[in-house]
Amino acid sequence: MVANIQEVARKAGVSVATVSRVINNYSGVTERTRQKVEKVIEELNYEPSMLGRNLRTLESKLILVLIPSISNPFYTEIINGIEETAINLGYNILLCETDSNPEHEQRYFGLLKKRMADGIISMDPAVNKAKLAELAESYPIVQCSEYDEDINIPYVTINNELAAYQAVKHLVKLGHEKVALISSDERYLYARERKCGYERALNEFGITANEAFIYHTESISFEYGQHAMRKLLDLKDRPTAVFALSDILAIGALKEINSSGLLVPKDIALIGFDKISFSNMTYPALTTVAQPMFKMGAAATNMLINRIKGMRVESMVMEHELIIREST
Amino acid sequence: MVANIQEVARKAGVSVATVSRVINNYSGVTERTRQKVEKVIEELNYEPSMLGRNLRTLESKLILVLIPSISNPFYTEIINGIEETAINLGYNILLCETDSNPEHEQRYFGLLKKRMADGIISMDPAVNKAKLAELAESYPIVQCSEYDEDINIPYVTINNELAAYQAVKHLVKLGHEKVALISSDERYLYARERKCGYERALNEFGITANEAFIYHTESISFEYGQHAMRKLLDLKDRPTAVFALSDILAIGALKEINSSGLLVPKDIALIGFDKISFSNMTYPALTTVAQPMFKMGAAATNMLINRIKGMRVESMVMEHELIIREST
DNA sequence: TCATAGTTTGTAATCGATTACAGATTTTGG
DNA sequence: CCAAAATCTGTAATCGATTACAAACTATGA
Repeated sequence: MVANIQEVARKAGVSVATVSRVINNYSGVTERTRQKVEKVIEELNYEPSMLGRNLRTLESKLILVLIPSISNPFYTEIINGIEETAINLGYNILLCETDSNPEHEQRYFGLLKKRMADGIISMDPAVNKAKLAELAESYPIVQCSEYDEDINIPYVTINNELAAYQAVKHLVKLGHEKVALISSDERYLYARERKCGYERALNEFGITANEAFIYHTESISFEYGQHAMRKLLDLKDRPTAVFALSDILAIGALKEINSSGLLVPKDIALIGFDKISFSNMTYPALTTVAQPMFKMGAAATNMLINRIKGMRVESMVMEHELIIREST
Repeated sequence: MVANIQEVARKAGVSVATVSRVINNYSGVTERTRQKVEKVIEELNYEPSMLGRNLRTLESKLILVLIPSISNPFYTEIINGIEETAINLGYNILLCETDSNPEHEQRYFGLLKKRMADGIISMDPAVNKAKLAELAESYPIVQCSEYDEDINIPYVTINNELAAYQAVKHLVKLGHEKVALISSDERYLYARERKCGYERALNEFGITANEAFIYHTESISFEYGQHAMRKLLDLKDRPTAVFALSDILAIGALKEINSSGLLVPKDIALIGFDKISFSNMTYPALTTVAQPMFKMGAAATNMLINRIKGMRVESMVMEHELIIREST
């Protein structure tokens, strides 16, 4: 049914080696031969099989992208950057949702060992760092967004502490002294770093951080943002501004504020983090910290593919930006 | 570095055939031999290479998922369903964003011809139907959500006409007579079908559809929803209810309504379509038509894999549900 | 014209698995 | 105890490409 390289060679009256040379645009093939071969390729509708090529070259031209959940828009923006870059470099991406489940993670690590993929871009904060480090000794891996400096795997990230500092400073400069923090699990580095920035901004202006204003959610989903805000609103002395660790948490908080009849930013100012596309769709639109998600994805991909080719690569910290909109 | 089947065979003192039998859990291997082989596999940390296996079996165990954009949450929910099912059946998914760009599409079709993937789940409404039909003669393909009955490719979808009919009927029963429709490009089947349902509901209650109340957007993004709503609000005789063809358009409309100081549902009632997760996060939460996205993805995947295995499959129409929330 | 250098092409091994078939071994039953 | 049947294992071809090396061919210059 589908032609292979042998048939092309036979029909063109040349050897498979020559056909291969034509396919791969190698030099050292006369124009006459090249055209003869190309004509047959056209006639037979021949497309070289990746299966054969991949076995021979021992690569799969696939990269694994490990994310906790595809439903989180933060990751989808990064994936856009990854995909574009990967395609330009001749790779495709294999989508891997871990659900932060070690078994799923293990399964995807297996794909790498089974040569189904050439490398991993890890974006799962809940990844098993020890296993990842071990794997990184034999396979190309880079970390994107969430990372661990202790394990020797290159990463691309932003300066979370500084970004949080600037966000909270923005609130304080607007006159807010009672600034709450909706944080997530401090097991994650970004949560710890952003909290540091939050505290630094308050300290700098002589405001003592109020423990009651710091709320740790179990999960980073919308409902937990709502719930956290409910608790903060229930305080006798409630905050006048809220810095949420992610836009989704902020959107949950916003809904809760609206539901209780209060207005943003009049009664309570609100800042999110990430600049996911939905942060612009709420009413009022969220002030947020923009992460260069597309660029981060692109950079991580370039790094990974360079590693696959055997080069050394350097970790990088990218620029963020405070986007002031309607919620502050 | 990494062991292959030959090494395992040599070290275990058996032939590669036997090792292969053990790997694949074939019967007809004595317990003694099996254990001997498994011990060596363990020792060498051997993992069978998919590259070798795939070439031999002429399959890639990969399926292409064609979507216009990964940023659209409607697709991400479907992808969840696809991924879970695919994994359970031993497949992985290759993410393909077409951006509704024929060149990108063509590139992904190429992956199929080059045996990089075993089949396609097409979800892009803008796909080139003729090319898809041609491809479907030689390769397994199923359509999910958006489909074309004229081309002979199995699909999974919902009854769009009925769903729209029920949504609009719900508005009319609440007393609305001036119901607007924010539709998208009628080149897409779902847009035509949903418009039919809209008209049928109005007709049934003796309401003549007002042409001025039907707005066609160029794109289905948030901004176009805003823009459409602006136009509707600018009408001298403005609608009291709006049925938007998708949640994203509805969320755009909602923001525009809120921005102009009107209240939902008091001044204007609003219904979306899809039940994406964000439809619940707005204030007020959107009434919408739930598509069983996870199930649709799962069904499409089962169908595709059955086709890959050479079976015949039947198209299916799944159940939808009107979810009444705060916006009506 | 012919040796030599430079091009172009072909031969055959190779990547790592699966599998038809044959051969070896064990079991069964008379 | 031995032939036949059943079970287990091995040999070697195969999937479809790439590529080192050898061979054939062409061009060059004396």
